Amino acid sequence: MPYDFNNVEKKWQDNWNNNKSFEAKTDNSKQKFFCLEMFPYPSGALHMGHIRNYSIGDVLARFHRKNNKNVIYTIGFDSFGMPAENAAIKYKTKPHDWTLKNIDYMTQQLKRMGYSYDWNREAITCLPEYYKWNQWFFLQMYKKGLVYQKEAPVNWCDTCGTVLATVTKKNLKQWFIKITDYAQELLSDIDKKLDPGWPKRVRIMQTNWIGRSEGARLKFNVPDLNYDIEAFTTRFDTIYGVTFIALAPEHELVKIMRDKLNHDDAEKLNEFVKKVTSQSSIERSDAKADKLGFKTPFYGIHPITGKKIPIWIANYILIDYGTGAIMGVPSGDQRDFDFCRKYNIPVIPVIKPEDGEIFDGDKMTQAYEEYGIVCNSGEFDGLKTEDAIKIMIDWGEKNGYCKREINFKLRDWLISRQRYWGTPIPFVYCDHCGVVPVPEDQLPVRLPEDVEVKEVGHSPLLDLPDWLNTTCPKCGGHARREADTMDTFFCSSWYFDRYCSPHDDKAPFESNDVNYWMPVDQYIGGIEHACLHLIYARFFAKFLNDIGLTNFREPFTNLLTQGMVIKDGAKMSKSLGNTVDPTEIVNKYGADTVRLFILFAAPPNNDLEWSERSVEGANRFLGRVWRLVEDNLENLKAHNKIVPIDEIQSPDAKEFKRKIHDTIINVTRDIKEEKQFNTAIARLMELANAIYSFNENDDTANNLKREAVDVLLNCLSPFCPHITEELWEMLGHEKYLCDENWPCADEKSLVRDSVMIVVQINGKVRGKISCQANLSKENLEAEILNDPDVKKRLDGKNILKIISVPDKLVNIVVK
RNA sequence: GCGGAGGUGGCGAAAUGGCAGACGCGCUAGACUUAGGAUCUAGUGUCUUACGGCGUAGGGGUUCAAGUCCCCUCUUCCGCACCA
Repeated sequence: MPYDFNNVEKKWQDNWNNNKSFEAKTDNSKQKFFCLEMFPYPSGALHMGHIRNYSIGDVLARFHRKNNKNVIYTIGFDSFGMPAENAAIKYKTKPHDWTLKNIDYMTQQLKRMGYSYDWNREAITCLPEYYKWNQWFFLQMYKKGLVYQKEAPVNWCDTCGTVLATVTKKNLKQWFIKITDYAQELLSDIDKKLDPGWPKRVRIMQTNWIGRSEGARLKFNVPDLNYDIEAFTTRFDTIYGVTFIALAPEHELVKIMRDKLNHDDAEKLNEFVKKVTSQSSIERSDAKADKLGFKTPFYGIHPITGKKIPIWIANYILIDYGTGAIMGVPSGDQRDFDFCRKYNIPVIPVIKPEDGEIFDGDKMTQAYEEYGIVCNSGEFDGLKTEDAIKIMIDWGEKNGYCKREINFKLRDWLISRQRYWGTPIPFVYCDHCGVVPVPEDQLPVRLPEDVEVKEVGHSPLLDLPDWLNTTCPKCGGHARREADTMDTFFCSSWYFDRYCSPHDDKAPFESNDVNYWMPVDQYIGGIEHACLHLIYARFFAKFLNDIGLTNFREPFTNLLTQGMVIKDGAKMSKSLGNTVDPTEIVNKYGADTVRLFILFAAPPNNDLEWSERSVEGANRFLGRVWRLVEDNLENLKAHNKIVPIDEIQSPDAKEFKRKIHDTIINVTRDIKEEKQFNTAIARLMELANAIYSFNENDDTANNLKREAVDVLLNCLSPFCPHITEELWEMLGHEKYLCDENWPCADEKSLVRDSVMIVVQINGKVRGKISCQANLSKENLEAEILNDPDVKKRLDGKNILKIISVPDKLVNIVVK
């Protein structure tokens, strides 16, 4: 009978389910393994990227279960977010209904793949049981002083009055979390705790994202305005080279200056600021873009020389880095240099190359940004840059000119979304008391589900007076709910903790459970989350530890970032129209085939080129495995004795036995250490080939074949769990294969008594000679030199040197 | 520009400094077949009739031995990119 994957796969999915094969239970006496995949957004259907991600995870979960680990492995849905609102408009439905329908469908798809999830632990973030705890965490952060409100720009569409990725910017009061309080630890732990469990690439991306730089903060007094401009610099050693001060157009001093100007000048300034701030962030942050400046009539006093330094406003100064103002040193900074040449601002060289002359400020064609020797800087002349930075800041601090400071690129976490489909932020605005947190016993602040999302306009929450109007928890007077909802990264920052105690209704989770299961032993997902999600989740872990809920500060010990699924040279995506629907392929070939293909075609880190031809190849292999058992079933069933290696006479049979155990070693290493599933599968194909071509037929041989088939099925089962269970059962095993221990290699069977020695002459392969194994170097050399072929080749030549690697190779150097 | 990862047959890919191309796809030939897009067998880097030579982006180096280590160049992909 050919392999009927439809019935077989369904049968085993039911069996596992009825048997509760994959249920995880907290048990402190067992070693745990937390296998986690980035949970999907319920966009409608699974795509191949999901299939790849989850097939990798399932192999690891099943493998570790077989190796006596207490495995927790489950899934959920990251189910808040904008697409649900867009879909609600498009399909005239409600985000809630659309989302739950998609979750239903995708759940069916996941089950059809045979992933060994503990479905009891599923977490769905858009349900109040889950998002209640988002609100609770937010309040805990508020209590710790980590939550604040601040005006911040959003992209505002004037015509439709909604937040969109176009048109103008508008300032709104928004909620932030002070993730920057954790910047240093987030950075330090990258080296301390994530190396080597995380890919170097991700560690570097996070390091850059956090962007630490050391320097000093200094002040320029502006006498006319009675104001101190603060600036941050990493090159305090170039302080004598300052020829201008530049402010970001958004700097608060700009408004102060404008108010001091006459009408015409104020207009000009306004015009400039308007022009520059209306540039898109892409335009403004392009290093090649034109630098635009506006010279104000004001000046600041150089803290050391006392000189008057003109103040400019410039588009290349960013308000949200450092202080939003810089000391301009054109001789040492290319950006400042470009700016000065454009606006004829003088250039004073303050660093010269170690073996060069002092530059001529008027003739320099570019800034000198390298380290060198300090010049034109009074008493500091002659210092090397590396020393000067330290010495000059020390001196500056002592004399009150500057203060050491460390700056990060990492920004605080903007939580507010002017959107409906998200976790309501648990605050109210009271007419008397101001901004008031919702008391914890009143959580969750429920998101109304029965709402219509309209194409134009603001969040539908603003149209629900019953929801919006409430009473102040403090004074009982009238209050209005915060209508902003939370960034969905909030949901995804702790869902894995929830997996550990999914049904807790008294707390987000039980510390006992979380402390047992966490941290995650293996996290698997796409590289696109390298910075945001993975940094937010790390921050959350540190915060939860700070408030005493957990005993760990990093959530993910090991991270695997799988490559994209490619078709026709481009990432599979709806917009490119090059997607392949997993359901179609599963219907055609079965889940085991799809899993096998996707794991075999490339190592997990590489991009994977979709090829239906190769899918057929995977399917063909499973057919071979099926027939291997079915065509020999009676014979295999009748021979289930393990024959020890020393009872085997025939060399071929010995070699076959060795192959079986060699396979166990290699497959185990490939899965466990290398996570190279493609090579693990290749080994299993080799074993299958070896079984087919082993054509001895006595009792020993038949017992060996049975041993080989058992190993093959067991080792293949994490990849292709259904077909292997079925064949396992056909062979008469009573226990489910998923509960069976991973096979253990027999050391004695691995030993060879003869080995092929590669013979090289002057480094070129000139032959292979079979020798007894474990010969000493001397004996090996003697053996090889005695070989007639070798003798012939060496005839008349002078042997200069012999290199021998026991059991492997002999290289004879001759002249 | 800075940083990172790559470049191996027709293709996806293998190779603790020790036989380059395991395994698979494709292709060629054959077998079995009414049939073959099933299955099985054999072959498949390249030049050469052969012996053998040449081959891991290119060039140099270290070594008895280099895809692997070192230096330079080219190239592809990814991340960051006015971060003071």
